[in-house]
Amino acid sequence: MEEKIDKIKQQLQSHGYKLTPQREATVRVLLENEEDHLSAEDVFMLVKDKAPEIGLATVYRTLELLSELHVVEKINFGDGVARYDLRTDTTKHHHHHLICVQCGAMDEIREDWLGPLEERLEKEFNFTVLDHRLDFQGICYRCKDKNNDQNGNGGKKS
Amino acid sequence: MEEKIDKIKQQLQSHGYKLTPQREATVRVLLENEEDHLSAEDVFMLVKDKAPEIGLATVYRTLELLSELHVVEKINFGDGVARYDLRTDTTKHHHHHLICVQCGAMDEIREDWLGPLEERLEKEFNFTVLDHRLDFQGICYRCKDKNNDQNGNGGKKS
DNA sequence: TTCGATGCAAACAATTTGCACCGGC
DNA sequence: GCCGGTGCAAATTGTTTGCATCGAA
Repeated sequence: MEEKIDKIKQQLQSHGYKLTPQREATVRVLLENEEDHLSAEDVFMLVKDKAPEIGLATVYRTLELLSELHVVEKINFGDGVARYDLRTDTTKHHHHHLICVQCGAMDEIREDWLGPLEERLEKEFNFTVLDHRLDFQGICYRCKDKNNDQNGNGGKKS
Repeated sequence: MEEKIDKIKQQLQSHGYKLTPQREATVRVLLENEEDHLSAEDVFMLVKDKAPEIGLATVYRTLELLSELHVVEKINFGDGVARYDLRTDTTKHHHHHLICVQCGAMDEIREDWLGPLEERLEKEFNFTVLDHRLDFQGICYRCKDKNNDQNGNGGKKS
């Protein structure tokens, strides 16, 4: 935890920024919720617990700054809210999302399935991949069960 | 063109909606710009040429409706604007995006590289894929050239 | 005392909604 | 006359910005 904060502190300082108490509180919230995809508003409310005087604008500014430094990744699931994920070495951005169009659940695949494709991009398109994003929309196993219960075929094609 | 409109008309009618002049004008704009990723505002301005009295809200409502019927695909590149792509049989949603973080250019790969992955999802996760989205962020060949001109190594790793 | 960083409120941009109205069934 | 569909304006939501102020170097 503390080492991670130190590392981020150094990243900030190497670009001429400081790790202010507000920024630290924000980073801590992100660290404590590495698994989640928090929106700025989410972060704001969590940060308020430990630093009640902080303003929403500061949270936005901090997240934007961290995003520029590639400390966090700003992602967007199309629901109109930007979400921010820490980019630690351990929690690589190498995971994909399964979004259920029926119940809205979001599962994750914590593996990177795109290695071969990225190599192909480099070779065929001379495009150097820094990041990627892969989401699937569809019907999750839970809803398929539910559908089967109700109509006996669960929306299967034939 | 006209057949495509007819088809969409039927999709609307089968769900109890009608193809009003405004909706038709909107659909025509989408058909005429199948290759682009138009924002609602873009569509609005183009529709205004053929139906000046139309309101922005109607365009939004129409796009939302078409999106629900899966006639168009609502996508989001993270720039804060939703974009809408027609989903005809020919222009399948089977393409991916290469977004350059340096110059902002967006290239497309007009192939589907995910077939095998989707099969795996069905088998391993019991998840039925209806749609997917794959974007890569990185450095495009143009910027790599430019970078090479300037510093002689173009950001290559070693 | 300088300058980055902050909090607050106002400004903004994209999108949605309330409501009166219009036109076909 | 009912009701879906529309235009307009107002409301909402997520985010950014202007500005006076604060605090460490």
